[in-house]
Amino acid sequence: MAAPIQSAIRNRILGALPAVEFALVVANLTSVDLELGQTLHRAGEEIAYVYFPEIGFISVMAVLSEGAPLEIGLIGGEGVAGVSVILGAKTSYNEAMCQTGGAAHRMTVPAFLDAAERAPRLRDLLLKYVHVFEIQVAQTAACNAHHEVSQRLARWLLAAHDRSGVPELSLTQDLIAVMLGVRRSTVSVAAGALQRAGLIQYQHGRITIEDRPGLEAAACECYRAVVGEYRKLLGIDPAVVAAGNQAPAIGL
Amino acid sequence: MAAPIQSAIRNRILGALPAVEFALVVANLTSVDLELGQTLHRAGEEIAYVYFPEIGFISVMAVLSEGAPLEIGLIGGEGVAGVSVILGAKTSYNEAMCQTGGAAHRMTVPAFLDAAERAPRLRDLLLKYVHVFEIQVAQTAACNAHHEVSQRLARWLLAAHDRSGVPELSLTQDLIAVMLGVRRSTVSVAAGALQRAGLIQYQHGRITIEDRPGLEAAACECYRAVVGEYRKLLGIDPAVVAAGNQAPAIGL
DNA sequence: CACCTTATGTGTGGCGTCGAACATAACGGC
DNA sequence: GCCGTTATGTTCGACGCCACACATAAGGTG
Repeated sequence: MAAPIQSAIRNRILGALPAVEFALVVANLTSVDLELGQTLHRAGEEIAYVYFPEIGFISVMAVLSEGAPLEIGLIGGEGVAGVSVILGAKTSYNEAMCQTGGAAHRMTVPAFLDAAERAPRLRDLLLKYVHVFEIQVAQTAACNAHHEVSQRLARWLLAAHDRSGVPELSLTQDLIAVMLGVRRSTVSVAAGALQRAGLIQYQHGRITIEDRPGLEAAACECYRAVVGEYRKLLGIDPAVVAAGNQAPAIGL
Repeated sequence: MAAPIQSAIRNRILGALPAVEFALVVANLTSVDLELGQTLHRAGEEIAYVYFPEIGFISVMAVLSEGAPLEIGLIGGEGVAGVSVILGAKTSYNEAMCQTGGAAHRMTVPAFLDAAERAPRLRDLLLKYVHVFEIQVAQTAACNAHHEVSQRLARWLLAAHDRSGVPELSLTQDLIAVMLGVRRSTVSVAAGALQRAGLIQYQHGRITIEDRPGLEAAACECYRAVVGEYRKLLGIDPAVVAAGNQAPAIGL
C-alpha cells in the first residue's frame, strides 16, 4: 500500500492542496475499492471514515419511513463523503452509498479532523464543499417540487456522467427510478423519449450519452445552476476531464 | 440603542453562549425590525449582514427561472440567517425573506466572522447549525418528492408555529401556496380539510392551531424528524417556549 | 353603512405520475 | 444454443395536482 503521489490523485479536493498540506494528509489515506451497492455510512449511524472518491460516484440518500430512500445529492471526484463531521456531526443523517463500482481514498474521522485543523487550505476547501453540496441539495428540493421526471432524469444522467468519468454508465432504469423517487415505468417512458430523440442509448443496464448538448437542453436549469456554483465557489468542475472524455459544454 | 443583556435575548444561539463570548458578540449586534416581505439577502447577491431572529421567522427560498420561488427551509429564534458566510460564502445562493413581522439582532459579516474566530463555542454552535439546517433542506427535498400537499401543509404550519412563538399566525393561503410551491386552490382544499377536522382555524389571513397533537398526526414524518435533529445535534428546540405558549408534544 | 379590497371556497377539464400487470428483449451460465 | 434471469417496453384505470375561472365571505375605509 504505497502512499499515492499527488499528481496521480484524481480527487480534485486532494489535488488542489498545496504540497505541504497534501504531505500532511497522505500518510493517513488508505485506498479502497467501492463496490456497487456498498454503503459508506448509514442513516443515524456513526461516521467512521471520510471518503475522497477517485472513480465512480456516491449517492446521498434520504431515508423515509415508508418507501425506498431517494437521492438528494451526488458526490464524485469533486467532493468528499462524510464531510459533515467537520461541522461537528458524529453520525450521518442521510445514507451514503455507491451506485457504481469505483475507488476512493479514505481517512478515519480523527485523522481527518486533525488534518483539517492543521491544514488551512484543506479546511477552507472542505467548508466550501459543504456549502456547494448544500446548494445541490437545495436545488434538488426545488427540482423535486417543480420539474417533470423527464427533465430530472436528464439532469441526473448528466450529473452522474460528469462524475463517472467514463462514456458508458452501468445503471438500470430500476436503480434510476429509486434515485429519482419515481416508478420504474415512468423512467422507462422518459428514457424512451430521450432515446428516440437520439440523446442517449440504453442497452440492458448500460447507458451512453449520444448527444450531450441535446441532453443538457432536455434537462432542467438545475443541472446548469449547480455546475455553475461548483465552479464559482470551489473552482472545481464536477465533470472529470480525463483523456478521451471531452469537457461538457456548459458555459454560455 | 442600549446593548441588550443576555437574559433578555430570545435567540437561542445567542442565549446559549457563555457570558464571555456573549460579551464579545453583543457590542456588534444591532436590533432591527423585520417587516413582512422584507428580503434579508437576495439570490446571487452579497451577504451584508447575519441575522439572529428574535421574533418571527425567515423563509429561505430557492429561486427558479420560471415560476415563483419556493421555500426550502425555515429559520426562527433557534437559528441564524446568512450563516453560510462562515463556510466562506460571499454571496447567497438562495433568498432569505421575512414572511411575518418580527425582529432580529444583526451583525455585519466582518464582525460576525471575527466573533466566530474568537469565540469557540459560538463557532461550534454555528457549524452545528449549518449541519441541522442542511438536514432540514434534505428532508424537504425528500418531502417534496414523496408527500402529499395536506401533509406538507401540516408540517409547514407546525414548523412556522414553532418559530413564531405566538398562537395566531398571520399567513394567507396565497403565501403558503408559494412556500409549498403549489396552487392556492390546492392549499384551500387541504386547509379546509384540516379545518373541518378541527385541527386548525382559518380566519381571513389569520390562522390558529386548535389541536396540535392532531396536526402533528396529520403531518408527515418530516416535521418530527427535523425537530428531533435540532434537539439532538444543537440541543435547541425550534419551538419557542414562551410564557403562555405550551411546548409542542413531539417527544414520544 | 356601502363599497372596495383581500381572502377563501368551489368547480371543471386536463395532464403527469402512480400502481400494477403483462409482454418482450437482451444477457449469461451451462 | 438453450434457458433462466435480468432489464426494458407498454398498457390501463385511478388519483393528485394543475390551470383557470368564478362565487362567496370577511375585513378595512370613507
